[in-house]
Amino acid sequence: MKLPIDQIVVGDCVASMKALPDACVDLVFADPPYNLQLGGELHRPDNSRVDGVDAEWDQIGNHDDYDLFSCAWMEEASRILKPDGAIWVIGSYHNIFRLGTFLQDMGFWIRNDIIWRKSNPMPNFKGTRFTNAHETLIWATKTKDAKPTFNYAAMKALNDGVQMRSDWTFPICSGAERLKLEDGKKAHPTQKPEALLHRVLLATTNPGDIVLDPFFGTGTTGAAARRLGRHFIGLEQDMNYAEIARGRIAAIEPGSADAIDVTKSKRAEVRIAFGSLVESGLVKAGDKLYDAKGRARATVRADGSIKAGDKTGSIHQIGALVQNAPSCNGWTFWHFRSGDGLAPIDELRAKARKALADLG
Amino acid sequence: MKLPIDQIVVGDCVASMKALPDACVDLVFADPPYNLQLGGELHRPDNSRVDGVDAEWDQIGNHDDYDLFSCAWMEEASRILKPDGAIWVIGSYHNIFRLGTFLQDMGFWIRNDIIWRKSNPMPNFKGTRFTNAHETLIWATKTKDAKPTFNYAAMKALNDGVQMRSDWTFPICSGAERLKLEDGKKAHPTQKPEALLHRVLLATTNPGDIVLDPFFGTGTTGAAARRLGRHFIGLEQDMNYAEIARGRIAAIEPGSADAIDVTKSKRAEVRIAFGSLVESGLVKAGDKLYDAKGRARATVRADGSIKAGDKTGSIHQIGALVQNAPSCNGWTFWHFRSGDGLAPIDELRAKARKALADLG
DNA sequence: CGGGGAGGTGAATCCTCCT
DNA sequence: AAGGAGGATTCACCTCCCC
Repeated sequence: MKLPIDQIVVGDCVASMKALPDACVDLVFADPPYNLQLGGELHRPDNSRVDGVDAEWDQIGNHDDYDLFSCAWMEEASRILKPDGAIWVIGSYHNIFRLGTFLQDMGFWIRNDIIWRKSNPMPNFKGTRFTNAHETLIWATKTKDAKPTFNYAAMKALNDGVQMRSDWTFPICSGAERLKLEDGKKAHPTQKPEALLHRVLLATTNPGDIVLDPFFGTGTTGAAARRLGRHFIGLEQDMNYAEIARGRIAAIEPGSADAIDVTKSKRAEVRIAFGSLVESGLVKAGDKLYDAKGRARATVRADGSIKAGDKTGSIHQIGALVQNAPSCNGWTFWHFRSGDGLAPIDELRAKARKALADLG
Repeated sequence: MKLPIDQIVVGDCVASMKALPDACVDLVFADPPYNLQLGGELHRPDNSRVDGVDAEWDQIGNHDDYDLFSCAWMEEASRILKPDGAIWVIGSYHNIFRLGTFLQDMGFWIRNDIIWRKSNPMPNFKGTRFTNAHETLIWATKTKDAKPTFNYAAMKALNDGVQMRSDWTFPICSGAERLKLEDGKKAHPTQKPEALLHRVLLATTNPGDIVLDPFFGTGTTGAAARRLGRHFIGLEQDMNYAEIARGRIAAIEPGSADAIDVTKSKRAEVRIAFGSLVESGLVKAGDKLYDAKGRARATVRADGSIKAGDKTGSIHQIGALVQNAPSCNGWTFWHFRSGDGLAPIDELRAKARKALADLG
């Protein structure tokens, strides 16, 4: 049988995989429905409505249905994978634990779990949880003894000469990269950034390898593959998505240098919260802070806010308040007792930064 | 039955939990064994060696013992948790997917998964994988409808005034914090940093709450709890670990009420009815209200309702109406004439609150 | 052409109390 | 238990328009 190389097969992904022979692909990258189970409408504080994922393909139902569906496509993915091939799956807390468990139960051997840290996630508008600022990927091989492709040196080079870690920081897909319909609406609710796929393919495939994506959507996997000189097989149920993906991929110059401008990941800024000094013990809850002349006095609280008189707030807010100034840099304004004198808390921040830099 | 508050119970954690009554703790923090499949030995939870494990080890997908053990302690943890209590579990890719799946299957509702990013992880020496630079925590409640403690404002304060995200950066436990034996060797192989527990407890418990840790080890949970004015119950099967934990915790000065006080959210404030402002004369019947730009206009009535056009209702209802919005916070939407400009009526509410506080 | 401000938006399990 | 009412709640981008 001739493989549908660099093509998109429209239809049910399990059925499409069944038509492929055993051990024919080098990598599977799967971004399956997350089965989010969202409630009603959600509004931002300014009353605008959040355009959530209400696509029919994400409404799978209870855990049992989701589990059956997951095991079905994963069994086929396993079959068509070469013995030393590898699989990637991506998900959120809604589904990733189940996917990881099934992979393990099916005999897959997890090499790493990878965290995609979003530099610009959607906030939690109601103040009820932590900002959901990441997604999780799993990289696994069919067996414990498999020898998958891993371009260690390329990853190290990509990371300024130090070993690539398991947490990757990328912005979500937006701006010019985000595919839009003619009416200006987003073409797909969950388009992944090409930079993410770039790193996945660069790390775990070689040029000429075949990558299968059973949930192809608008073709980010295909786009990254073409840019990097890999081959893809895309499976997609929705012919509209498939059509958009075809146009997108056709417009890409294979292996051209413009891949580079999507590769650059924004490095996390080293911002130190005053609260983290409390957590790390450099400052203790209950410690006193003073201005440079030892006058204005405030007390540190366990959450990194400080208290002066009956007012509480950040080091900057309270600093401004006690000076009756419009603003204040709390790091240089506030001092702590150090030996026989006072020293600005900025010295503690410098210490924390140094600890991070030395170790991390 | 009298709970072993601020004590360490030596023995099997499942047996110890069985001795506790239903719904008696506010939080469970669990750092269970990670089931590291390093090819050596497998021990049952009671530390007896599993016979024939070497042979079974190569049979892929045999997680039965770990699964049985996990479900056993999680069932008990669920039973002793109060209805609105919460559970945290921490793990790595070796075990966290299974723990998450079991939690979901038992009806727990995941609120967040949290990534602990290690600023100084151990590198991967062989260059065969990405540096394993994180661990995963899951925060869940017994049911979907539970109302767990979440100190949103304190977390925001701790993060310099922006919403706390789901990825937390801390160094691994080392230096002076790392407990050592007399021979200089580390006392426990997987001692967690106290900063991690500080954030967990500050976020999801209140002072005086009871936190149970079924895998107490050398007592990081107890140490953080004591510092923050929370109570702990520690379960630990190794009496040597328990002894080290006792000494460690006894040396800690409990946090003062002032120091453990944190920024509270507005929801915790006393409720003031708009009508009470009319009663107290802060607003008079017949007064005009405006939006921030001085446009939408309403008239205050004697019962605290307001009238815009021919519609009457609460400040919130009419605010939503004139904006054609699904909801509205009338306190911040409506303004009154103050001097030569406009000021939100929330200022009047603050005045009324202050008067209440001064009196009582 | 630059800067500033307004407006839009993203895989989201997103309120709480009282009757 | 369900419904109604009070009222709390956002970060890091992006584009577009105006001056």
